[in-house]
Formats: sequence, structure tokens, C-alpha cells
Amino acid sequence: MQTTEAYDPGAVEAKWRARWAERRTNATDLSHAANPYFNLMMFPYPSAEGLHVGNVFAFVGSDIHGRTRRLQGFDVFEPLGFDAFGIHSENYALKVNTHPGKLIPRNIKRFREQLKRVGLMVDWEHELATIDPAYYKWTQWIFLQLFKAGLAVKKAAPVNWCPECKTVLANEQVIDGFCERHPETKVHQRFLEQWFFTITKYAARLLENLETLDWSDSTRSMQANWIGCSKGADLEFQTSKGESIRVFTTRPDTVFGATWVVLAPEHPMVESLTAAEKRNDVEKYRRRTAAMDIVSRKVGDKEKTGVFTGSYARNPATGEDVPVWVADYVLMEYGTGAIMAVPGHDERDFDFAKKFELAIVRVIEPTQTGPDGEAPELPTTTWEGKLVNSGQFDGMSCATAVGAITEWLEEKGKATSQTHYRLHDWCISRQRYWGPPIPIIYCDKCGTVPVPEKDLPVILPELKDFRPDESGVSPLARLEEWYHVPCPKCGTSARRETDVSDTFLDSAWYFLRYPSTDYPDCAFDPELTKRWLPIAQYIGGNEHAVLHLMYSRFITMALYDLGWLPFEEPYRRFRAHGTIIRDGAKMSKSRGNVVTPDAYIERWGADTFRMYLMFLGPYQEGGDFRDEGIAGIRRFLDKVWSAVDEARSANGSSRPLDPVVQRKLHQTIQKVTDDIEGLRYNTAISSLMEYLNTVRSRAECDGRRTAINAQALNPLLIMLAPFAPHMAEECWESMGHSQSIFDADWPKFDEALALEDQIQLVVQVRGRVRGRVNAVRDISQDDALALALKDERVKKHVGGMEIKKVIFVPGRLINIVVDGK
RNA sequence: GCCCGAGUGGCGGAAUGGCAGACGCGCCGGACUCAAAAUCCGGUGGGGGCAACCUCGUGUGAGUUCGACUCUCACCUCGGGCACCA
Repeated sequence: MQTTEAYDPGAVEAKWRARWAERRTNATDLSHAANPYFNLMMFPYPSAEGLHVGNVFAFVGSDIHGRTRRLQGFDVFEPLGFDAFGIHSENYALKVNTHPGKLIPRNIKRFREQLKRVGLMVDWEHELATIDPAYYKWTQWIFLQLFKAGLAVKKAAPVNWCPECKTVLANEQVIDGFCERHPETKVHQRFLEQWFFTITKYAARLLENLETLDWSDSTRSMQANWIGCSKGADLEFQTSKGESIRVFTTRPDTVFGATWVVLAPEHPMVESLTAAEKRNDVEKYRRRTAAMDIVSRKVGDKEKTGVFTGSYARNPATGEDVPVWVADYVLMEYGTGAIMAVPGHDERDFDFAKKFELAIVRVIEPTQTGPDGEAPELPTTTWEGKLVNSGQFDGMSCATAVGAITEWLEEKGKATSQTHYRLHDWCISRQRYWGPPIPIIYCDKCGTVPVPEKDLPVILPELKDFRPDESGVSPLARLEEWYHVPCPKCGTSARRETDVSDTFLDSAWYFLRYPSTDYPDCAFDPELTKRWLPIAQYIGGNEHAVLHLMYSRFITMALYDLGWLPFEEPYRRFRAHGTIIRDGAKMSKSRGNVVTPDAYIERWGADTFRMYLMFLGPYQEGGDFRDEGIAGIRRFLDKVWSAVDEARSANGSSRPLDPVVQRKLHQTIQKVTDDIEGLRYNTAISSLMEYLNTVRSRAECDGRRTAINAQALNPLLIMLAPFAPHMAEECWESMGHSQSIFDADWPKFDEALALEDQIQLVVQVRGRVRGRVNAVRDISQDDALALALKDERVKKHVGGMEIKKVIFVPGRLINIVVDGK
């Protein structure tokens, strides 16, 4: 064997980076592709720290899928861009005292360089950045479409204010009452005029469509939870003054047990229902609640508080008057802001009844009784039971009673079947600088006027001092010459909206722009959009399950309704990837266990690093990064390298495929193809290793090492190419191919060639393995039994006992059941 | 509290009703070497036995089955999501 150069990933990778760029290997012909496949990965936020190993893990997993699809004959479009607006960037800019307009492009440049080293099949000719006026022009355009359709509305509402960010936050950005980005900072409630997208109008559709999507179950259930559908009824409790309190309940079957009514402190009827002698108490209570921040109210200690209004309302079922209370455990933003309290069958109401000594009535006799046969102590919240103390409905099951009672009250005009959702409207206003200005102008004469489309984009002006302040007004308001603008309708002096929009709006439509990055005249070219969308596969993290993914579904659905898109769901298939941890813990700066990709790529090569990340565990679960393990992957690639070298330098390239290798090859094709399809990259890699081990050991067996040849190695290289693209290209070329390996065809699986003709049949006696016998694949049960009984060990365990039963699994196992003892 | 996911060698993990521990790391032994590294070959769950073999073993406890890591029920632990949502 002649001596050759060792595998040098640095050189190989530099060579192929240059060649791919020069040959435009990764550029997709968008207009003429016959078999389009849009492979999307979540675009990164270009942080100052540079590319994170989590980014690499996500991108590589997606890239492997894309590259495989290409080898399988698809025209794959794999673009990438940068999500560069937003508070993250702006806060960092403030910290290092550099204008984001300077800082962010620098970060992007660094990110792009790092990304290119990873060896992704990205078509860089369609790169985009959300901070580019050519991009956010269309972000603003989308706002205008929604505005015209009445889906963007300005309303005063209690909103989440982060004193640290000095801006409002969407509900989704508030975690347990704390700011998503400042875990130490309690979010306050402010009552401000804000722009909202009325996503709640789409709640039912967003929920129902989930069932039709090919998405990770975890992601779907998170969205379903977040939308939070509750079916029930609105019931009317008539007050003595003739007004009606609407309460929402999911348990109309318990209405006979409703012994009082509770209004949220902000409920508009509190005013009129408060009796003169209670006014002081009620006012005091409302003030106290209003002064509380969301944290104390929602997640603080759950000791119930409340105050009696002095008024009564009539229970529509019993006809009895029950007291009306005000309490902050009822939230204005959910349902009708009022409830009927059923202390016997609701834990919260029960607590309240105990504290304020209110009447508790049992109206459900649970099916399941306690150990002594007694009915369990109240409260019981079960659906499994029969009604009691409920007039003509006594004895009915809960499930039946829900319908029956609702109908009965409906006839009396006291009930309406109702579904409520937990989802809130999407607050998109941000009182910050680093975002696309909301394209609205306020005129004293004409009111709220949208910026005409021909005037888009509303350029984010340069602003030296972009620091946010306490006022609740965006820093843009301080720029007089920008703030004052003639009204587009009447021409008189008017004022610009100074808030910018939420970053999640930027990312809610970026995938629509990728194919159309060259089109200045529209947000997305209709022809290209039709050809390439919706997304064939999308890979990303579950941290975006209820933010980005739901917002982009909503925007797509709205644009579909407005006639701009031919589909209502943006992502056909979505898969959530797992998280890479280190030493059993999430990577974080404070723990000091962060893996920086650059150093590993430098030392081991991008191909080894890519493959190692994929080898750590199932892609959809993530894995534990350990420094020691990476050497195993590198050793594997070294072995591939030297095998290729040996095959190339051997005489007679038309050597036949060794029969054992051939069988293993077809088993491997099947396994690897399947595994990649299911994103089981770790086991796909194992199979490739096993295959190479087989080739090598067959070469070892015969002295002339004929098992190592082009026929054996070419398919291996193709299957390896998605994982280690640079190295596979280099090997492919040295095997004498002049085209890119990514223009080759994925190997075809032939079942007949994969079948073993000799098998090891496992012999069990009473379910325990007692031997293995060699047999032909299709051995019959009788032959197998005869063969098994010849085995000494099996004989011993069968003894002289009578065979009661034989279980035979063709080609795998025979189990001889004899009399026990 | 509710919903979802996971618990398997020294480690990452494999096997979803049929040989538990594939593949890889690490470790042990051997070859090559003056030596080491690299590489190559072999071994590697626990206990017992000279051995052939026997036996225990997939978080815990029960159950279904000829046979259970896999299915069912109860529980424990960890991770994620939701949480006064009526």
C-alpha cells in the first residue's frame, strides 16, 4: 500500500468552501426548479457572543435533512438570515455604548463567517436581515394590511410593563410574572394605549388546525395549552336593580350549588352594585388591587381576599338571591370577568367560603366513594357523579346535566353556550428604538391615518440618544423633525406613531420573503410563493412553540384571508430539536460549561464537530456534550479516509462487491434512510460505522483486501455526505468523480439483497434463552423444533418433560413451553 | 396542583412484545516501537464456577403474557410546559 496524506480537515474544508462558492453549488434555481423543497431552519439572532453550539446543533440537524432531500432528487432551497431587531440587540448596544446601527451589522458579519465554516448548504444569495429597510418595508406593509382589515387595533388595556426594559411586553414574554429577559424584575401593570393584533379572533382556527399539522406532539400540545379552550356557558344572574351579571362557567351542572357571585375588581358593574354603606370598603379594596403588581396578585400567596358589595343577584336555577362579592381571584381578562361561586365543587370557591363563612351546598354525589363508603369530603371537582339538591335534575349524571341545565336555562333566556379561550390579543407596541416604526400618523382632523404604501418604508431614523425612559413613550418621540409630519390625507401638521413593533412581527413572516429577496416591488412574489411555499420542513427549538410559531401561523392565516397567500398554514412539517447540555446541566455562562463551536471546529474540523453533535443522542431530545467522545467520530472519518485511499490506489476498480458487504450495504441503506427520515441521526451514524466495520473486517479476512473497493465505498460516501459534506466531497473527487457528490443519487435499497439466508434461530425453553441454532431463513416450525431439540443445552432444560406448547416466530425464535416444576 | 416527556453498564446511548446493553467513549490485555503517541487485534453489566454453565439485572411495587426495557395500574425521581383561566 502506498503512503498517502493523512486527513487534514482544515485544508479539505477550506478547499470545498471555496469551490462551493465558485461553482454556486448551493444556489437554487428558484424559477425553474422541478421538484421544489423548502427546507427552513429558524434564523438566528446575531448576538455579540457569536454562534452558540445550540445554533450549530439546530442548523446541522436541518442541513442534514436538506442535503439528504437533495440527494434524493429534490431541488432544495435552504436559506438563512438574521433576526437582528429587538430589545436583545438594543440592550446590548446600550451596555457597550455603541449604536446598534453600527454594532449589529458587525455581529451579522461575524455570524455569517462562523456559519459558513459549519458547512451548511445555505443559498447565501437569498440572505436577509430584518433590520434592512428593504425588509422592514414589508413588515410595515403587513401591519397596514392587518390595519385595513381591522385586525390591528389601538386600545387602552392593562399591559405588562417591565421597569427594566422600560417597555411593554406581550403576555408570552412574561414568565411567572417576571420579565422573560430579567428574571429578577417583576412585571407591573400599566394602563396604556397600545397596538394589538386581534389574534383572539383566530383562536378557534389556530386550535383546530393543529390537528391537521405534521408537527412534533410536544409543540402542538404546548400551543393547544396556550390557546386554552374552555367550553361551557354564560349564565345570567339578575340583580335586584334589574341588571344582569353574566358569569362564565364550565360547570353549568353545578349551578344549583352557586351560593354567591364574584366580580373582578375591575368589573364595570362593581360601581353600580356597590351599596352606599359598603362603598368605602369596596373602593379601598379596588385601590389596593390596582396598586398591586401582577406578580403579587397572580403568583403571590394565594390567601383569598375579597369584599361584599351589599348587593344580591338571583341564581337562575334556584331562584334564590345570593350575595355579590368583589375579589381579585377573579380576573377581568378571562371569560366575562365574573363567576358564580360553587364552593362545594371548586377549590378556590371553597377556600373563599371558609374564609368568609359563606354557604356551602353539595350538588354532586361522586360515583367513587371513600374507603368507608361515605361520600368524599367537599370540595369535589369530579365529573363522575350524580346530581343532588338540584330539583328536577337530581340523579342525572354530570355530563348529561351540563347539556340539560344549559338548555333549560337557555329557554328561560338565562344561558348561552359559550367557549372561551385563554389566548389574549397580541400586543405589538414597543416603546423602544431598535425596531421598525409602526406606520401610522395621528392627525387632529383625520384621526388615525395609515402611512400610504407608496411612502413605505418609514425609515427608522438615526438617533444618537436612543435610551428608553420611564415615560412610557418611545425615544423616537424626542426627534422633533421626524415626529412632526404632514397628514397624508389633509396635509396639515400631524404626528407620527412613535412606538416600534415587536420583534416577533419581524420573524412572523421572514420565511415568506426568502424566495423573493430579489423582488423590490412586493413582499413576496406570487409565482415563487406558490411554487415554494408552504414550508416543506421546519426545524427549530420548542422555546418558540407559543411565540414565533403561533404568531407566524396567525400572520399567514390573516394574509390568506386577505387574499395575499394561497395557503393558511405556513409549515407543513415542524420538528422540535432537543437541547445540548453539558455535564448534565444546561450550558450557561455562570456555570462556565459553555461550548464555543470555533475552538472545536478549529481543532477537529467542522465535519467531525457536526457529526459529533448529531451522535450525542436522538436529535429531538438533545444530548450531553463530552469532550472525550469527539475523538471517536474523528477516528471513524480517518478510517473512511484511508479506506478511500486504499480503494483508489488498488488495481482493478471493477472488483465485485463482497457478498457479506453487499448484504450489509443494503441493510445499511434501509436503516440510514429510515433513520434520517425520522431525525434519528445518532443511529444513522452508528449504522454507517457498522457498515465500515464490516467492510474492514471482510478485507481483513481475505488476504488481498478486495472488500475495500469503489462499489463498497461510493454508497457509503453518499450516505455520509449529509453529515460530513466537505470530507465526502473530497473523497468523492478522489474516487474519480468530477461532479459534486450532492449531484449524485441516494443509493437504492434492494430488499432481496438485504436478506440473510442463514439465520441464528433463538431457542427458548419456557421463555428463557437456552440456545441458538443455525438455520435457513425460512425454516418451518417443525424443522426448527427438531433442530432445537438436538441442542444439548436445550435437551437438558426440556428434560423429559412434556411439551405443552411451541411458540414460533419465523426467522427469529422458537419457544418450547414444558410443564413447570 | 394540572398537562407532556424521560429514568437502561463507569459514561453518551441502542433495542418499543422475541438474544438487554448495537454504535461510540473510557478502561484492561496484546501487537508494532529503544520508548511513547498514533494505529491495529482482543476483552469489558453484577455475583458464583477451573470450566461447560448457572444466576441476578432496564427507577420502585403489582399485573397481563409462553415471553416485558417495551403493554396496564399505582408510586418515586428528574426535565419541560401551564398555573386563582372559573
